[in-house]
Amino acid sequence: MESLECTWPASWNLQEKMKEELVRGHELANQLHLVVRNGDGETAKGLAAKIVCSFTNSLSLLGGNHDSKGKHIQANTSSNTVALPTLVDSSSWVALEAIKRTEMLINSRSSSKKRKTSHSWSRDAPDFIDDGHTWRKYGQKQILNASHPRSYFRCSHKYDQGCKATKQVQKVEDDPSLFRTTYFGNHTCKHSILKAPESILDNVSGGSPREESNSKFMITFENNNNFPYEQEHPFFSSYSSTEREIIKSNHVASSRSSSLSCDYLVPPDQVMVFESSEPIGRLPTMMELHSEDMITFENNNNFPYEHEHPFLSSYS
DNA sequence: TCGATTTGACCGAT
DNA sequence: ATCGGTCAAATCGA
Repeated sequence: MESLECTWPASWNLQEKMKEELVRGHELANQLHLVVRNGDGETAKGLAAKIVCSFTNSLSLLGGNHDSKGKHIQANTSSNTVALPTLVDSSSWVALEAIKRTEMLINSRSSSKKRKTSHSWSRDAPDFIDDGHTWRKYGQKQILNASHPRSYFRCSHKYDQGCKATKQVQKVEDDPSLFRTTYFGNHTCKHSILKAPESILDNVSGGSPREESNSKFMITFENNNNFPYEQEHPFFSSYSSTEREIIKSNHVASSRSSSLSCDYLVPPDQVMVFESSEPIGRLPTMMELHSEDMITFENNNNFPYEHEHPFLSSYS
């Protein structure tokens, strides 16, 4: 059993530690991407463990569970599996999900029962956020073994601009107070890319208690993989006008970076998981989330991303 | 009147 | 054959 340790200099503050962790995770994810493409499963597993460690540490820092003296969280590896980090807290299940999905990535050539073929990402949230795009609901279905129906949305600019972004929203089985939004595809519609969600302005001008007490910091992921990214991330998709009416100003999301870098505006108390087999340049350009939100980015060549979100008129 | 939502039908993937 | 995703007609509401 190999033990991976992630440590920071004792003099580092929270921001520095988190930035280091996220940058390291970015680097490792890029390495993993290349390794997986070359079919080196064992190396990929080791990298996956390090990535999990890095992101788990980040989550710990975000969740305020970090050790202020710069202690570490361990991630263990075994010969055949990517072991769980030893961190046991509210975000540990997030790490679990990360591991499962990383393993899916490693075994990406194994059969996937799911039909979804495009990359996706998901998010759980207790209420709605304005992601800067407009959506049109086009269907709702009762899903087998699910207590709550799933709603289907497409970008409002599907026909006028050929935007293929879609999302699905469903109440979380274990916690019906949460909505899981899964985004599929990237937005190619033009105006929505630069559209600043109203809630940003609300938040900036209003100054919620959260923001007053916690200074935000930004992390920039430069794309160093020479992959061109022509499309924005699906995170910045928006709700329909109907949805906007119930959007709470607790959430902020906006986009402002170039196509080759991503900026993240991250309040210290939020919980996020980033997973991607592709370069981090595909991640959302900048975002700020509610502390109860969880975002999971999954890319995949053959498996889905899920993402969660709130709002269905039928759920109100 | 027109755009958005609802909902049953249809169709493709598994 | 079943399930999940999309279509499209009917309906709603501003």
